[in-house]
Amino acid sequence: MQQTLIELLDARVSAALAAVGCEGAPAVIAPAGRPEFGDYQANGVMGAAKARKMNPRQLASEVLEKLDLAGIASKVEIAGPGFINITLAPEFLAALAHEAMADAKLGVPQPVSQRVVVDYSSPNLAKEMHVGHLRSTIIGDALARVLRFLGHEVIAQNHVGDWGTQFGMLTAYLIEAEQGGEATLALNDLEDFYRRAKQRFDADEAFATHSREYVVKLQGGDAQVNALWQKFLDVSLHHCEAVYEKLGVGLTRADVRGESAYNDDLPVVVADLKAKGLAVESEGAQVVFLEEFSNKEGEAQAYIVQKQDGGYLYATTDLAAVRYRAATLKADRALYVVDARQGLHFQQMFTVSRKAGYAPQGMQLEHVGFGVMLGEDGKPFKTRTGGTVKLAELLEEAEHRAFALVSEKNANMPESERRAIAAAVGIGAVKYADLSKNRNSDYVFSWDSMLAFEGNTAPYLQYAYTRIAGVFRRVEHFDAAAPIVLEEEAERQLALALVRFSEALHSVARETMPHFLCAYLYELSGQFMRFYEACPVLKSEGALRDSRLRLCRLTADTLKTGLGLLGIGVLEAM
RNA sequence: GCCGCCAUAGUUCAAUGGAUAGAACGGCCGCCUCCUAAGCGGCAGAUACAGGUUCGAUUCCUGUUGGUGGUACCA
Repeated sequence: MQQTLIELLDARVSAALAAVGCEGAPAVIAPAGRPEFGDYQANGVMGAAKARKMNPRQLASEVLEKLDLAGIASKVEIAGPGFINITLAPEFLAALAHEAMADAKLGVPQPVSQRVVVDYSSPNLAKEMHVGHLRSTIIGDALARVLRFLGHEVIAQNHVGDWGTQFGMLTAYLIEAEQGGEATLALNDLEDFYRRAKQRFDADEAFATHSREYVVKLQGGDAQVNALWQKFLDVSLHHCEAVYEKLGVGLTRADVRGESAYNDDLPVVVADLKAKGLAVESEGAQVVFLEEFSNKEGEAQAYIVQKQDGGYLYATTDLAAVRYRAATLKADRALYVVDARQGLHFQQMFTVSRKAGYAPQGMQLEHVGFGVMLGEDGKPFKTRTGGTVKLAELLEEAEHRAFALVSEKNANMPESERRAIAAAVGIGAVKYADLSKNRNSDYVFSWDSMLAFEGNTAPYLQYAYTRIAGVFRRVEHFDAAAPIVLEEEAERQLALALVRFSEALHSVARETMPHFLCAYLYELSGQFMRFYEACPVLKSEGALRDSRLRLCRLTADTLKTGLGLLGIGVLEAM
């Protein structure tokens, strides 16, 4: 299939609209709101009729006469004020399912390929990763996977915080720890390391002076301090990689391009902005005034690119980065998976990038923002004692809880197997709980609802997969090329859900909304569960059995692929 | 102050301007001699408030209330 079902129906209805004198009128195809309205509905007739002062039901019947859905729909009817309800023919759905099974991409059409930079995770290397890094990391990872699946060339950019005055303090403390012979031990817990360094900094004036000197030496390229800094970064990145490994996130060292990578470019950017008349001096700082962000009095908002003391800010670094992504990486599209609170910064940065010509007109710049994680009290998620929750500890807790539940349900299963299931289920539950929500809103993190492992959770989807795996364990032979026959309503609904995979993926890529894929997979799993209850597979016979087994096969493949795109694993048993 | 975002069942979340606002959890009632009940079916339950635009508004506009975030030298 070269297009999604919606695209196909849109083309057909648009053609019919054009045939009755409504050229250019949008067909407005949407999945039907209710089962009795069929599978898809075309809502465009009402608007077209209104614009032409026509009777909408009359126009709908004219459109219907011209509408060619031969071989596609089994029923097309006008309803309500002028809706066109379309029910797809079982044979058509069966054919699409058949095609999907023969295709490595499960029948998902590949759009025109773009080169897409996805900036995500980007932790500060001065400290250990905490829960605040979870959303960027997994949302970005899911988007990167979906874009790659659709044939885009994704360049992941882990824009880590590896620069700034705090690294003077950390390297100074590292050399002390090394002299004390306990550097390895001290670096075991980065959070603690930072705390102790900060305590030294605050309590000991000599150490503070020493730290400041190190900042200067670091910036000046001093070999010894640079080596210490590199060592610290290396340790910190190892901590990150352990978390990525546990999370099943594909980021590697090759994707790391930290803030420090742009150091040399910062004065160049500022000079360029000045030369272009964009940056001007104000109160000793270099500032770009943006009339796009002015208040009612017409006063332009300031966007500072260089401080009074000559230092640079993240605004400058981000401008250098966007220049790099456009000019060197030649990206068609750049996604910034960063906290929604930085929305204003990105809007300003994008505006300056356009004005300065750093990002060409054709390059899409998108801030993929997301809300904060809240505790069950509605306040930012913290430990009982008010500290930040380390990501590594959160994930351990998830596995721990999952292991207890797995053990409860499968007392006789070998421990190693229970551990493997607990890892997939626990981590999957954490990721799914996050990814399944609209990223724009804040969300409440709740162990209880996340690890109840029932309802709309990752384990529900994983369980649907294991049920299918269980069926195939009992199958000795079946005709993998047998025709798919959709007679029962549950079979038809399952097939419909299966062929909608492409719509879900295209929506995710277009809107950068992973929760669309979660909603899709939950719907698919639900349809499968209903099919499983209503249509015996192994107890049926002959062609019917083969057909049902093929539906099972495609469902399993789609679930595995879809969950894989969310970075969630499936299990043969659980 | 100014600018932005948010407000949907008891709770946690959905809903490209479309029909009777969907789920999940919790509550109540059913379904395992039958492919794993981490499942399936049923019942009750919601758009903060007031206007406006529209054939049609949870969605767009205005105002109100209540949250929350950003906002000249952190990121």
